[in-house]
Amino acid sequence: MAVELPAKFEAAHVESKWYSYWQEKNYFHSEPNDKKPYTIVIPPPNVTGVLHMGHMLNNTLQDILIRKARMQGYNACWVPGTDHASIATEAKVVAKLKAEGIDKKSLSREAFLDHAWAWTHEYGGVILEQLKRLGCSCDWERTKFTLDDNMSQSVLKVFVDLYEKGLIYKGYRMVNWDPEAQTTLSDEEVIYEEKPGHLYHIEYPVVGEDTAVVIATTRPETLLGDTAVCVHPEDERYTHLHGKSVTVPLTGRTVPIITDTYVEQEFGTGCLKVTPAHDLNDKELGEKHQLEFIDIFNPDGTLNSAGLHYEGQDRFAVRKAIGKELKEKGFLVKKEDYNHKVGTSERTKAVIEPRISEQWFLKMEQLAQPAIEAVLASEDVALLPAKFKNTYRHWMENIRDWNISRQLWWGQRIPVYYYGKDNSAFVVAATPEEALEKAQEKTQNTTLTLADLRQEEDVLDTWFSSWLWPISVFNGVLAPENEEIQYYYPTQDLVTGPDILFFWVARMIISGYELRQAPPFKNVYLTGLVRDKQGRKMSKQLGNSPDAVGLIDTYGADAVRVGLMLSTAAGNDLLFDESLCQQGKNFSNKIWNAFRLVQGWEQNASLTQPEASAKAIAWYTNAFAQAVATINDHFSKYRISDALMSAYRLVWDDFCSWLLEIVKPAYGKPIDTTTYNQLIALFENNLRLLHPFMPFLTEELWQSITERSTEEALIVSSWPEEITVDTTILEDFTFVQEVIAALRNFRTQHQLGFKAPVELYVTNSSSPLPFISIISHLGFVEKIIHEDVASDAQGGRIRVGKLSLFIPLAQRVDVAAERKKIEEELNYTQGFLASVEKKLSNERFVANAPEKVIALERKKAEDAQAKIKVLQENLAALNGE
RNA sequence: GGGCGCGUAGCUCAGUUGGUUCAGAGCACCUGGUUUACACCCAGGGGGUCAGGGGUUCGAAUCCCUUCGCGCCCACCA
Repeated sequence: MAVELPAKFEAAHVESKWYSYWQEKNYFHSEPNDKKPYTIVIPPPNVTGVLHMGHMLNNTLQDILIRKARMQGYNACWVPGTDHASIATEAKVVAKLKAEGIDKKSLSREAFLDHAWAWTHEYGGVILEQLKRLGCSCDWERTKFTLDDNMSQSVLKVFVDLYEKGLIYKGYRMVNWDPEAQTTLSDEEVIYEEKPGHLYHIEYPVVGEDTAVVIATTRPETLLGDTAVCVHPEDERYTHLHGKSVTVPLTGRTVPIITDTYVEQEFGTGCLKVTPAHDLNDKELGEKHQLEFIDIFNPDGTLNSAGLHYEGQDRFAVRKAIGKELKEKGFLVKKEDYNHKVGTSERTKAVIEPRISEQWFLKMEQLAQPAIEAVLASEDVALLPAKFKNTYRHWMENIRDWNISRQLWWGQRIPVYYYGKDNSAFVVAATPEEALEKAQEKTQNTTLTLADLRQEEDVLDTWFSSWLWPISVFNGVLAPENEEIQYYYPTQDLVTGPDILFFWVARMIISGYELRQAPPFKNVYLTGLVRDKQGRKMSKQLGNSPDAVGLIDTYGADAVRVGLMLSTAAGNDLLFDESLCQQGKNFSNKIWNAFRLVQGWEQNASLTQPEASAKAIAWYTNAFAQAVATINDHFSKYRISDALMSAYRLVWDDFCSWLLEIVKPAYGKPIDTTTYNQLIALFENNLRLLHPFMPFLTEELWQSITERSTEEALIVSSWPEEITVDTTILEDFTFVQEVIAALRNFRTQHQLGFKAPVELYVTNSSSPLPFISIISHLGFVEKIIHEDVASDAQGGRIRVGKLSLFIPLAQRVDVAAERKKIEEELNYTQGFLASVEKKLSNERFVANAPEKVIALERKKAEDAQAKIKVLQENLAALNGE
């Protein structure tokens, strides 16, 4: 064998080699069969996005889960895909066109969509290629895009079905209107900034009286849209005005004085102007009190005909002018400086104008019930960590109807078809042809043609396609009985960020119960955010986000995966530092070199196996079994970081530092074949355990050990079985480790040299030590003698547990220093014993504590007494008694 | 303003229902070591009033109250 391996692990070459191999051999692909399925659907990244740290984190987690499941014999299926991300993508396309001098408004819908598709084809899927670099074992034959025909048809069908169930309606809603881009923005795209402004106090004359009420506002121009004035019902200052009316200054309009507890008596004057068309709270008041809605703005932010003589002027110019006019006409009581938060557009920076607009909604309250039940009561869906259940409950119990329409072009166009003069008559159908049929039926007019139908201009919210993702990727909407959906659904685990718990996760649970009467997944692993070393969110603006692919280039995919996994508990933010990747790389190198060491040994079949080697292998077999149990337990709790750390310590400490050091033959000498083969088998087990975390390195080494057939590749080998652990052997070995450590310390102290042979006297026990051969071999102990030594013998004493050991030395030890050390230890142990005895003599302790605990305390006392005895003997010997 | 969570070694975090010698791990740090797999390494070592205070208990990092500091989500006040 002895193929010369490079001294360092060459990640780049190995990664591309094995990734292609895995793909060629089709290991990632899944078809329904008679094995149990284990399914994950990827949270689809934006189709034009590029890989960032957050993606690397959650996709590494998914790959670890899916690879482990595959090795455990499940039919593992990880469905990849991308999301059309209507707002983000459309914004990018608009920006690109603008850079080319093309205004979106000058394009037809079809022409714009051509540009958008061209953009998507150019940049789309880059991120999927980047996931391959990370080692993600997705079933690429199943790659989906939320705008694929099939996916879109699923979306339209669901829309039609929900409409027919009476769950979708057209309503009015206050939207964030960007007057510059002339589009609505989602709440996430609005940035609130504290800005200086003014608080205007304005008099509204009371009709039929010689008095006036004073209201306070930061936006005086909106008084043109006022349709009421509101006071608190219990505000005694205004009781006499209940039921009366006021005149809105400048407009001459008479509006009622209404009462509502919404008004804060302490704020401003305690009297509120109500502009239902331009303020969210006022809108709710307006609906509650059935007020008139007067929209005073044009889409570009200028005033419309409701703006009287200000028609056509910009809102901010009007604000100034109206302030002046109010002052001149005596309505302005005062104007004070006032800082308030103003919403601005993330993209255009324009000040957002709240505006009433016609939108499509999905009724949520009833739909949400099974999803609340699933997470909070039955736990059919587990959130990890569980603390998110509270957040989930809070949101779900206060759920609002979902605004599913967007004033965009990039997305599924809403399948509503209007006919007739205005938009009051419409039908809902998945295709124009079906719409026509429905319209003809509805109107009893068979002369209607496709040309008489006008499809709704708006598209659906992107989440309205993502919420079907776990179902639609298996075509479960269009063909609910198909084999795939029945086999793969519900999926197992979902790995995503808590920021989209409501947008996406909750809605998938809702759609799962609505469409399939079953949850879409059993567990939701919520990752944290990836932050930089200083705890700041990684962002483009700060430039503190490392280049994800660059990291893979520098450290290797396995190292980056390990780095990310080393300190990431579910739900905890990850403070990322490149040194974590360095640690991952060091670990890769350690494993690599351990293998180089073993495979470099020459074998000799005629040699008998040294006892130390046989014992050490027996010990490691048990240590490994225990680690497997621990790691499985961590996995069952989704403590991936802990699982990796257990494997890390097993391989680095137990395998490399202990086992290999024990079995290592003298330099240049061969190793017996028995030990060699056993070692290789153990090493293979290590590789199995590490594979989900470090797929490339482990496959490379696995295949270097011997030639493997297609079925024998590590990726499809088996996860180690749990076997019963012999705890005695583990305890005995721990004792050995303590003896060796004590010996090493002794050598350092007395400058004996690391390997100088010594004799070891066990002075207070005649029972044989466990693992003598290992102590001798690794401790360079020539012989172990069970007998006491003369008090004036030259040498030093050490203590391990209850044992007192003596090592002869050529020269006398430093008696004073030795005595001091022993006395200190004696002092501490006596104090400790006293505290334990105090506890044991406490009647209430003995009466109340469980037997197990009392027994342990007794053992503590015994051990301490034994130790004190040893110390006293050592001290006596030192004093020459 | 409403809700949730956090504070343990220099850093990042474990610490299951209160009970082993329970105060831990990894990294970082310090000391010593390299012709012998790996300096991307080996052998040792130091380091914490478990945020502060009070309480319950035989016993508290763990349960309760309180103060301080931090984070997140929701609603944002004319």
